[in-house]
Amino acid sequence: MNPSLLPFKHHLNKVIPVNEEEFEHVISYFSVKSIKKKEYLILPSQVCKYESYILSGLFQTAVLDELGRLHTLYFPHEDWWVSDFKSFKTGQESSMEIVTLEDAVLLQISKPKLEALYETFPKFERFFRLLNENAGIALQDRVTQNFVHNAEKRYQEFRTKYPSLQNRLSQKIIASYLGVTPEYFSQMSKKKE
Amino acid sequence: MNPSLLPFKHHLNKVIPVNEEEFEHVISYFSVKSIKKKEYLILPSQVCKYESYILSGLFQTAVLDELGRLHTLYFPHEDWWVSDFKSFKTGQESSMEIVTLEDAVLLQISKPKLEALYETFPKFERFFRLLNENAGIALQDRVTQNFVHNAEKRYQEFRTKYPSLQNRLSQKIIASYLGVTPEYFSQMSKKKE
DNA sequence: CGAAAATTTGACATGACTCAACTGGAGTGG
DNA sequence: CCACTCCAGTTGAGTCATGTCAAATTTTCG
Repeated sequence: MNPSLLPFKHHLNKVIPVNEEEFEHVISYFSVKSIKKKEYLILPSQVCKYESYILSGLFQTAVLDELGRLHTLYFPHEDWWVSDFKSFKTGQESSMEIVTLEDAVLLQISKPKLEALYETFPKFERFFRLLNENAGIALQDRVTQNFVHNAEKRYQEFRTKYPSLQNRLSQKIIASYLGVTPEYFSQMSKKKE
Repeated sequence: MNPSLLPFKHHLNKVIPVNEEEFEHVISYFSVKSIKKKEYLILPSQVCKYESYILSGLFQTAVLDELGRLHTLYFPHEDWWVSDFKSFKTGQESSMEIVTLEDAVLLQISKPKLEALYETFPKFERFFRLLNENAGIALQDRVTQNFVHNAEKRYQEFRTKYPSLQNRLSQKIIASYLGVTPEYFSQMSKKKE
C-alpha cells in the first residue's frame, strides 16, 4: 500500500474496522487529486461532483451575499472531508465557493462510485452515517454559538476549538468566519491586549 | 397494522422501500408516547434517550443563554423527527430544552434498540444516513441564512419556507427563532404593512 | 523594488437591544 | 359570569454592538 494513504486508513479505522483487503477495495473507488493554493475546488453555479477526503491542505468554504461579501462556513483541513454536500447530494448547482488556502492533496470519490461502494461494501453506509452525524452536531453547535455569543466570545471559542488554525488564517478570513467586518475584528483584537 | 402508524410507513417508503413484513419488524423496535402541550421532552442536563418520529404535534427545540434568553433552533412537527441528536449520540447531558407547543404523539426508539435494528435490518442504516444528510443540509442553510440576511429578510424566508407554521406560533416564539427580541420583532412586522 | 492586499484608525451611521410603561386578551377561581 | 392575574404584544426613549466609508500604514509577494 502506498504509505501516503495511511492517514486515510487510520481515519476509516477510527470509525469502522477495515482490514487490509477491504481497504484496498475501498481505495480503488477513490482517485488522488493535488490542488494548489488559491485554486477553486468549487465555484458558485458549479455542481459538486466529489466528496473529498483531505490528506493535506486547508480550505475555505464560503457563501457570497448580494453585496459581494464572503461569509465563511468552515475551514476543512487534513484528516477531514470537504464538499458542498447539498450540491453533491441533490445534483443542484452549488451556491458556495471552496478555495484552497494551502496546497492540498485529496482523495476524491464521485457519486456513482460512492453509490457502487455502498453496494459492494455496506459497512461504508455506516461510515458515512456516522460522518454525517458528526457533521450535523458541528453545524448545530455553530448555529447555537452564533445565537448565544457576541463576536468577541465567538472569537475566544474559535481559538480554543481550533488553536492550530489560528496562525494559518488571515484576520480578514477569520472575521468572515465570525460574521464581522475586518475593521471591526481589528478593533476587537486590539482591545483585548 | 394499526392505521395510525400509516404516516410512519409512508415516511420510511419515501426513503427506502419497505414491505409489510419489514415494516412490522421495524415498528416492533419503537414505542408510542403521547405528550401534552407545554410538557418537556428534554430539559437541559438530561440525557436524550430517544429518537422520536412525530406522528402529530409541534415542538420547540431551543437553547438558553447565560442571560436566560431562549433561542429556538427549529420547530419539529408531524412527519419529521425530534431529539437532541448530539446528546443522543454521545450520551452527554443535553444543553437544550425541547417543549411541546401542541399535544403530540411520538414513535420512540432508544439507542440500544436502534443499534439492534441496524444489525437486524441493515437498510435502516441507509435510512438514517439519508435522514442525517437532509438534516445537515437544513442546518447548513440555517447558518447561511443567518449570515446573509438581516432579521427582516429572515422572517420573509421563514414565512415562505414554513407557511403552515406561521399561525401555529406566537410572535415571541418566532422572534426567538429569528434571533431578535420580541420588541424588535413587533416593530419590524408593523413596519411591513 | 513596486504593486496589491491586509490591517489599522477614526468619524459617523444604523440595526437591534434594553427598560419601562401601557394595552389587551386568555385562563382561572370564586 | 365577574374579577383577577398573567402573558403576549405594543410603543417610545435611550444605548450599544457592529457596520460603513475613507484614508493612512504595513505586510506580502511577484
